[in-house]
Amino acid sequence: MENESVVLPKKQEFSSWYNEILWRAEIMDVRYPVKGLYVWYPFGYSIRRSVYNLLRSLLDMDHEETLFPLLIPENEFMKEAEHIKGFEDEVYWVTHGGKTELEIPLALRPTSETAIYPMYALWVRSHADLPLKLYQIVNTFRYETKHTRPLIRLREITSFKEAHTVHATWDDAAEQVECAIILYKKFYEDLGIPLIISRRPDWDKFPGADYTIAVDTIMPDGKTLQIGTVHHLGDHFSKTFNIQFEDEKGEQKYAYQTCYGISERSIAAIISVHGDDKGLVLPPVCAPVQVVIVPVLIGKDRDAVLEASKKVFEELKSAGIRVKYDDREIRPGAKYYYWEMRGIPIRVELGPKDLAAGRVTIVNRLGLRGVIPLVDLVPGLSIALDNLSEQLKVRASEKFKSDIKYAKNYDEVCSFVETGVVAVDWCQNKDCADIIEEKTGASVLGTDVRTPDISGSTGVCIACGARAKIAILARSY
RNA sequence: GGGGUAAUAGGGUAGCCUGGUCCAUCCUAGAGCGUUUGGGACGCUUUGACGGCAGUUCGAAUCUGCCUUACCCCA
Repeated sequence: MENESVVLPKKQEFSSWYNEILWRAEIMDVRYPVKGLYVWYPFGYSIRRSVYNLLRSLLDMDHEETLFPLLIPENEFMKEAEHIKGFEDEVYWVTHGGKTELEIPLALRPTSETAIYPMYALWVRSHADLPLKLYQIVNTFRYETKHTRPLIRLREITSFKEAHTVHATWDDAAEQVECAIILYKKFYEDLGIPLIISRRPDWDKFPGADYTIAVDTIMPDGKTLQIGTVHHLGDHFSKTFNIQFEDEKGEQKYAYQTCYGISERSIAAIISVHGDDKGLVLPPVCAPVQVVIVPVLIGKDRDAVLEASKKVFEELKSAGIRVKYDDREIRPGAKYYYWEMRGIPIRVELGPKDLAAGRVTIVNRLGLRGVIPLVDLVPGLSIALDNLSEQLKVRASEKFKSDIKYAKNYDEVCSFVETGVVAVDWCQNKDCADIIEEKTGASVLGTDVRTPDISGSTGVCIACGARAKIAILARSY
C-alpha cells in the first residue's frame, strides 16, 4: 500500500498540487521570510538554466545581450505619463543611502524601458545604427498587493528576459513584433507548450504601447497564464527620451520601438502543462538531467553491474547527453520515485539480467518501457528522447484543444468558462466587454486570435448584436 | 479596497478559554549502528518548535498591544 504522506495531491486539485510539487521536486523554497520572494533550489535553478539557455540561443541569432542597472532615477522613471500610471502603485523606492536621504529617489526597475532608453538616446545616431536589438535577463521588482504565487505572481521576478529594439519606421517595428512572436512560438514549441496568441484589448495593453500581442497557455484548472508579451511602442518613448536618428536625407527623425518579455512564468507553464500525479515531467530539451542510470545491485554480480553502469555513464556523457549516475545506497525503487518526482525524461536500469543479455532497460517518464542493446546505446537513447518530446507535445496539444470551446450564447459562455477557455463573438466595444465580463466572471484575453482553430463563429456580438470578431474569454492568473 | 480567521519542529495537529512537571503527538527529514536491495525496506539510538517586537507577571506557547505572514469571504 502506498503511504498517503508520500503521494502528491492529484493534479485535479491544481493549487495544492502546484505548491506541493515545488518543494517535493526541489524547484523553489517558499519559506523565505519576505512575502512574494522565493528561493530557487539548486535543482530548480538548473531547470531555469537550461530553459534560459534555450531562450538565449534563440535570441542570440538576431540580438545582442546586455545588462543595465537595477536602479532608475525618479526623474527618468517619471517621464512617460502612461507608463508611470501603469506602474506607480507597484514600484519599490530606494530613498536612502545609509542614513542620508537621497536627493533623487531611485526606483527598483519594474521593467527597464526607463533605464534603457536614456542610453538609447545616446547610442542611436544615424539610420546605420538601426535596427538596434538588445536584450537582458534580469530581476525586476513589483510590489504586488494580491495573492503572490511562486513563479507566477512575484514581488521579485528573478528571470525577466526583456528585449528592446529600435527601428526607423513604424512598419519596421511592426515587423519586429512579428519576428518576436515567431521567436516565442519557436521557444514554446520546443518546450511542448501550446499557445493562444492574441492581441490584448486596448485597456489591457502595456502602459505606453501602441498595441500588445500576448501569448498565453492554459493551466490544468482551465485558467490562462500569460507567458510572454510583445509590445509595439510606436514613437511614444522615443519622443519622451529623445531617441532620434539622421535618415538618408540628413533629417532628424524619431525612432520607433518594440519591447518583448518572457519571465519564469515559462517555467511555471512547463511544470503545470506537463506535470502529472507522479510529479514533474520535463521535456528533454530543458531537463537538467535527461537520462538517469540506476544500477540494480543484488547478489554477487554487484561489481560487474557497477562497472558496466559506469561504462554506460561515460559513454552517454561523452555523447553529449546530460546524464546522471545514481549510485546512492538506497533501494532502486526509491530512486525510481525520486527521479520521477523530478521529471527526468528517461531512466536506464542496469541489473544482472540486463548485463547477461547485453542490454539496458529503459523507462521514459510517461511509463513507456523498452530495452536497448549495449552496442546501440547512444542512438537508441537519442531516439527515445526524441520520441518522448513528441509524445509530450501531442499530449499537451490534445488537452489544450479540448480546453477551448466556442460559445454562441451566454449560457454556454458561463458554463464553458468554469472549466476552460471560451471563444465568443465580440464587437470590440468596451461597454460590451464590461457586460460580458460582468455576466461571466471571466475577462477578455484578446482578439485577432492566431493559434487555435475556432469554428462556428456567427460574426455577431454576443452582447449587442453588432458585427463582431472572435475574442478569447478566460479566467486568468 | 473592506471584513474575518489563524500562526506551535521540515509538514500536519493537541495544549491556550482557566498562566506553573510541557520531556505532547503523527508523518517526513537529518545523524549513527545493524539487517536489507529488479518499484518507496525495517529495527534501535538520536537531533528538532511555541511567527517577530514590546507589555502584564515571581513565572507566558497560554493574557494584552503592535508588526509581519498566511488563508477565507465580500467589492
